[in-house]
Amino acid sequence: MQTHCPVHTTINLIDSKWKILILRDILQGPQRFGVLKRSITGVSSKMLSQSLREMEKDGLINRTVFSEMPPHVEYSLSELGNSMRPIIMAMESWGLQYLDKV
Amino acid sequence: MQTHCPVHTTINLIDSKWKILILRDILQGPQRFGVLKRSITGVSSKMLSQSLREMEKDGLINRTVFSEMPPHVEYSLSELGNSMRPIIMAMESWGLQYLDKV
DNA sequence: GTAACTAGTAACTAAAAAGTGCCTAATTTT
DNA sequence: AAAATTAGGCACTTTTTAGTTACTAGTTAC
Repeated sequence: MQTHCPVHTTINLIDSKWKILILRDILQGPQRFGVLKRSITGVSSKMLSQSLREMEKDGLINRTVFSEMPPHVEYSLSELGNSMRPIIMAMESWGLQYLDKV
Repeated sequence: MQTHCPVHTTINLIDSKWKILILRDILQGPQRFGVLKRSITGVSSKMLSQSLREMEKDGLINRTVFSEMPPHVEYSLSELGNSMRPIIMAMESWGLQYLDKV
């Protein structure tokens, strides 16, 4: 493996369980913080916001704030994030087959 | 997300950087411990053997011992492990495109 | 006679990741 | 007037993960 290994490059951006699950959810369309939190079993506010911030920094997602009270924030996929769709789909179809066998 | 989410199922089996890099290497053919260690920059013996043992337990790889001195052990993909090829390939091609842009 | 080779293991320590509880803001609902 | 609502931030503690060093075995090469 070298610094330029493409597989390594990819997993550096989605190296946590949470990020992949976030991606999976936002692939369905823009999602709000609270919705993500309820959807992703076991994630804490802290971990969710930390992951979201990193993914935003990495350019995978966009964060849109609606200046209202109570706050309203939406997370959507960037073009880059959307280009990861095949990875998540590959995981999904693998998982489906696997669950079928077990 | 539920217990049965296929994406979640999948990442539970390859939830670490090391495992994915191990998979990437063994997809090329059976590999010895020492070869993997030298190929995967930064991995320690401990982490490598730990990851390998887990992947073996999960049925992703096979471990073949040649009773010789010095020891000779080969790790190869099981059918299940091989079926993950599309996931790694998806990561690889994503990474290639990404590296191209950056 | 000792060093090198391979594929690890065990014990201990350090570092990173994650959990917990408490706090905020402006408006609506009870 | 108090409570709920939303999207987190902050400080502190626990848990998990990973690094470090030393050790093993049987044979060959020096």
